[in-house]
Amino acid sequence: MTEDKNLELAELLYPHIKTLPEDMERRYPPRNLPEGAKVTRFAPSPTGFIHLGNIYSALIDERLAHQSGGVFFLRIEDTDEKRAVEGGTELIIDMLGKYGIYFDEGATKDGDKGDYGPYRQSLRKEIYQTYAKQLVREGKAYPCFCSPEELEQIRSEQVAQKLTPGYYGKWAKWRDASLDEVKKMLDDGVPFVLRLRSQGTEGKSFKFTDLVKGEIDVSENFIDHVILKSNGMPDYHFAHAVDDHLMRTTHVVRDESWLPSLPLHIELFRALGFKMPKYIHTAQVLKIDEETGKKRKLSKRKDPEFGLSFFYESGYPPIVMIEYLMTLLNSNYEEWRMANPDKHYTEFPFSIKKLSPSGCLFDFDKLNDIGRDVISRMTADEVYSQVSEWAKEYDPELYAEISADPSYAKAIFAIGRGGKKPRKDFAKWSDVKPYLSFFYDRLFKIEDEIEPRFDKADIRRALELFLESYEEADDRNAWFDKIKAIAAELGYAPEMKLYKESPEKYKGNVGDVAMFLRVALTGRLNSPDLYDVLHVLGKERVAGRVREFIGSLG
RNA sequence: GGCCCGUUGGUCAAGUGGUUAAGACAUCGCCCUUUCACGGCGGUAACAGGGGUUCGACUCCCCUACGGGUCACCA
Repeated sequence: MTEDKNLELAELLYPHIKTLPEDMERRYPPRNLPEGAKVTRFAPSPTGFIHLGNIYSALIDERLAHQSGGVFFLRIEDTDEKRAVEGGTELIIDMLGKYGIYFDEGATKDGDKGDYGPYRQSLRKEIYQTYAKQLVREGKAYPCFCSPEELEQIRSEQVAQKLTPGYYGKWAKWRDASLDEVKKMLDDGVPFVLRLRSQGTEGKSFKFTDLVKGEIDVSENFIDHVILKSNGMPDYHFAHAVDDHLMRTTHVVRDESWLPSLPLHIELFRALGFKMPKYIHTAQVLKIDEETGKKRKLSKRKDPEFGLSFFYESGYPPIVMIEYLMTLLNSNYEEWRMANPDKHYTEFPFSIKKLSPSGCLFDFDKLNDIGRDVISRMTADEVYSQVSEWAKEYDPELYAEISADPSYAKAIFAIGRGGKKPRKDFAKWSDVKPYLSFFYDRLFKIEDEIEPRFDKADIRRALELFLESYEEADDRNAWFDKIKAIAAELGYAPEMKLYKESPEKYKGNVGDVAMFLRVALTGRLNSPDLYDVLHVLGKERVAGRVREFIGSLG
């Protein structure tokens, strides 16, 4: 009786669906993968925007799949046309590609790749409806014709009565509607959503094991959630169950804000007769909200500065972001990194067990430290090519200067690089310009002043003597001996030791003389090693700047 | 508010019943040094609170507090 009713209802609702679940099972058979291989996915909406939290979980997905010889695919969750952004999918693929995250299958810039597609949910309508129709046949789902106003009405009554809001029990007016009632609405062309006929009980709970949270308490779902929207498209929950089953996902990685809907997902998988994947609900990356002073999860709308593209534009090399995220993901990563400074992060034995169940605050200090460290290990050539790639897009002035004479630029980047204890001047590419601007005449300017306590005549004399004695061929020691000699001639201590013993005997020390020269050449009180600077600048430029500085002394 | 998750120094965090409670970043001091950066050495700094269980709790249980998340035809 009721079975007949359900069969008729299913035909009434989805007459155009001729396929059955078994057709889908045949079309998407279990994957032929070695034991232990994990299948994971990254499943964004095509908004074109990826923030730190997204790549945080994408990295986990990627590592789990590729470390186990499995499959990592990209699925586009575009069931809500309102969220879609023109070219959003391409933007996401490009951005992830910049960070070295690649997919084995899924949506690509020219169509889909792989045997389990389509990988864009908007193209999977028939698949969802096949399962939805089956659920109706089995009496596990039913149409609901309530208008948004009616639902709002129900909701406010529930709130007034301090009841759990939602479509369930006596509030679920279409749950037990007769076939005739449904037919009437259908004939009148009233739009409907499909709802799950929940079997759960409010207040009941059970244990569930999440791979990072461990054993957690889950309340039974008892709400007749929407599974197919009035446009016939599934919502997230239904699509998740159908897609991850058919695409044979073994591990679902998502942030913990999904935990509250886990009960629904569990009921959905049971109703559909699917085996549950393993779940990895990750803690969130948080920030301190400027207004409240409290921690909160990153928000796409409020925190554009945590968008991946923002970090990219700021010049953080993608690998630096990855390195930082790895330290957050697996706490033993830093130790491993110190022991294996030259290995690629993919060689690190990534472990689910090491994922922390608690949220973490994003730390720019730490990011910058990692940035300095990573960049300090690059060769001058690598630095040059990465800086120019970045500057080409985000700092045309810098790009123009360095690309005009690559070997000059590389000589600059070579200063203090390559040894056991390399300089760490840059955490990100936007730090480069302020550091090297003085090497370029167009960017050079006197930024710092020599303290007025020094006699201008001394400064002039020191620089004149330098000009007379400077030989580019001198080695480091010979060069500095000459600076010492100049110091002595002016009545400045030629050795720091002498000066410290009796500062009253001298007008200053050799360091001060070097400082005069430093300001003349770099315009600053601080700079990289002067001998190196001199040689990069070249004799001509050195002489020119020193003369000009002498002139400016008046 | 209901439900769920979390809580070791300023930050990220080791720890899995007996530790002087690691390490990294930040911070402070000293050293190296012609400036800066690097590097070296050292310091300050933590188990949210209260009950149990136990010979013994950071570790196990309960309660409280605090923090976070979530309650859509959005994902």
